[in-house]
Amino acid sequence: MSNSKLYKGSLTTIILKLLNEHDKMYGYEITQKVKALTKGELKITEGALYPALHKLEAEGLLDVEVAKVDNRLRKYYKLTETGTKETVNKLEELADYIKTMQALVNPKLA
Amino acid sequence: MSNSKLYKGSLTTIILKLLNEHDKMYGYEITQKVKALTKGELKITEGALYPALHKLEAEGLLDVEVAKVDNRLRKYYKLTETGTKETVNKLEELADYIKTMQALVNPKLA
DNA sequence: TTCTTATACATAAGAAAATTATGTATATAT
DNA sequence: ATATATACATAATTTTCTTATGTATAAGAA
Repeated sequence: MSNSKLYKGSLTTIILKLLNEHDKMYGYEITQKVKALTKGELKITEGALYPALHKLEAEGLLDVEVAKVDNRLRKYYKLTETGTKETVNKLEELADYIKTMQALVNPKLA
Repeated sequence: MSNSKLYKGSLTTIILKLLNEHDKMYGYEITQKVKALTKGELKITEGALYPALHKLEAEGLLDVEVAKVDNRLRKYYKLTETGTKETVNKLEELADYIKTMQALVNPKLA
């Protein structure tokens, strides 16, 4: 996410959520999807994305499946069972964080 | 913020916003205020807070005033003019970020 | 046909911003 | 006396990015 605005710690949540909706995705696809969904506001950099995917895989939250399309490599990632559970947690954490920040930043509405 | 849930990058926004509301505050007071406002959800650690305050001061966003109360030192911080302007920016960024995350995580409502 | 852009992966160096672990010192409550 | 609260601070480490590279294929433009 080169474009500013990305608070550190949210990339993992974004990846998990997208995989929760799309069954399987490959890295480049994720970068394009995020760009499209945020109308270009958020650009995930490869330097952030690929290490994040590898880490999630190492932690057992994602499974990988390699495919060759048009003579080019693709690595499709999908959630494991553990990954699906963790997605729920991460989304709850994000919702809590947003609530908390609103309580701090806009206390009258809290 | 030891308690999880704090997304890196938001501490500065929290500090600026509190100082925008309370005119002047000292470090320990900020930690207690955040704890109270978030009902214990968010705990700002000293190791994060004090360096952040020093940085904001070095950048010219905060002014310091030392006081002695009950024979104990306090450093009161307040926003400079630049700091007040930057507070507006940071709050906008936060609002944008929340919108962006909701577009990603809850695309049907976006 | 050459050059750029898009697709698709990856890693290394460096920066930013925390956490965790200490350290000093005074005041208050048990 | 001892623990907890108040009040500051910094150092070492970790996490998570950005920026800069690197490899390789495909497609489109000049």
